[in-house]
Amino acid sequence: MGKAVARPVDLERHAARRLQIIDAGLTVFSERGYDGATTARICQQAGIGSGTFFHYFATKADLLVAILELGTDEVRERAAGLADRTDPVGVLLELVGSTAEDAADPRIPGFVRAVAGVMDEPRIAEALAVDDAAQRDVLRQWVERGQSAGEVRTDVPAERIVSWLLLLTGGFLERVAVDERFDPTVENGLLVATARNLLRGG
Amino acid sequence: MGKAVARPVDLERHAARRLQIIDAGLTVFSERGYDGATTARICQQAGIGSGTFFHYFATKADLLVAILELGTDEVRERAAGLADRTDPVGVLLELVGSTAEDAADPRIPGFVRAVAGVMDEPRIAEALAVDDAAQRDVLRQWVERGQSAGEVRTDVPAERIVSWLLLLTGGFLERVAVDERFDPTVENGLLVATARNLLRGG
DNA sequence: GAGTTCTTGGAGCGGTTGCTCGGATAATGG
DNA sequence: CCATTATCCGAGCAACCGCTCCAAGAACTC
Repeated sequence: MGKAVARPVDLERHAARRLQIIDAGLTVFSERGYDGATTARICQQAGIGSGTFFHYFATKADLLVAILELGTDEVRERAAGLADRTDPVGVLLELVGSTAEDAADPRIPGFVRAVAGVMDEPRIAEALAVDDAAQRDVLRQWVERGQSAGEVRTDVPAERIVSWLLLLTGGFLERVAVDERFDPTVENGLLVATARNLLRGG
Repeated sequence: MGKAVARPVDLERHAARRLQIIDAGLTVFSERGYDGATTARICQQAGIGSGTFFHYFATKADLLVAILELGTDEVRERAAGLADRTDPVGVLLELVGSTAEDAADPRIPGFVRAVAGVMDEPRIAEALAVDDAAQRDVLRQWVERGQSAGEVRTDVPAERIVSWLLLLTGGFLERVAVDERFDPTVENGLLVATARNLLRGG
């Protein structure tokens, strides 16, 4: 039945090439937008031929989905690392502040801006929705703990507070992408302060 | 020299058709994104042939620029209507609040999201920059007056406060576009309250 | 009505793009 | 060393899209 496998798949090699292409995709998407990022240019950036590209990703949309999923994984890992903390507000401010750190890599804000307007594939919309849900899950958990501990306002339901935290981080990333003089490392302080005011209320 | 004009241009008719196409463009751009909005579909939405489209706009990019310029005009008109007010903070909060009202038309947040990632034409980038500058001009003027009157914090320069007001409105529009449960009319209050906290400082 | 210009539609062209395909090469097992 | 399969490339294909072009009709002046 099973034929002899003359050359098995080297999983490490495979994953490395994948990451190489993902990195190139992140770069080109962020500076040209989704449609502006032609597969030819992505291949050029990655230093590969188009045949190789489609050997690793069946579709250009698949590459984008893979990038988004990588980001979602990162969110979950970050959440796991904070699991045993006992200061809800501190955790929330740390999570919010980490957005500002992400924005230090200029590709990140550019990428989210470029990807925001992609409506082509429903699979992309779903990946975006999953990422949003992952962030919401993490934040809601800590907001609710904060409310139980009396550290976070209770006149606004947790879900809405979560939306507002995402509003702040989303607006922050947009500003970094659009306005060159908006320095994320400088504005980090105001971001955390605004979030603290939001959580406290009044 | 001048030949007899057998049929003069009906400016009213021309402007009306223009607006009709602009309206269709706004709709299709907002639901499909810039590249996803094919000229064929815009024509279909407007109920015209492609020949007619390019009779009014030399280029698809020109249509987008026209829409953006219309928005910029609106910003300036709104600013002119508030010129003789004497309460800077009240004016600023009203300007911020008007964003929430704009978001009531679901095409507006969809449009800004769709257009955010367009890097093709430098003319589009310029139109976006002009719009941003127009908003900044209006806001900065009132922020500075508020600072002089002691109603607005002075520990952060006016330019940065303006950036943060735009961060709030930008994030607000993004949330409306992304999250169906984020109701702009409900969240209007928190938007104004957050802006007030930001202006007051502490 | 004649003459002229404005207006409109849609077939189709040129260029671009995502993706396919077949062959060449490299790597591994026997 | 041979067989086999993964890996890689890039020429080229099919589809699509922005835009052109031209002909037909409408609207206006004289």
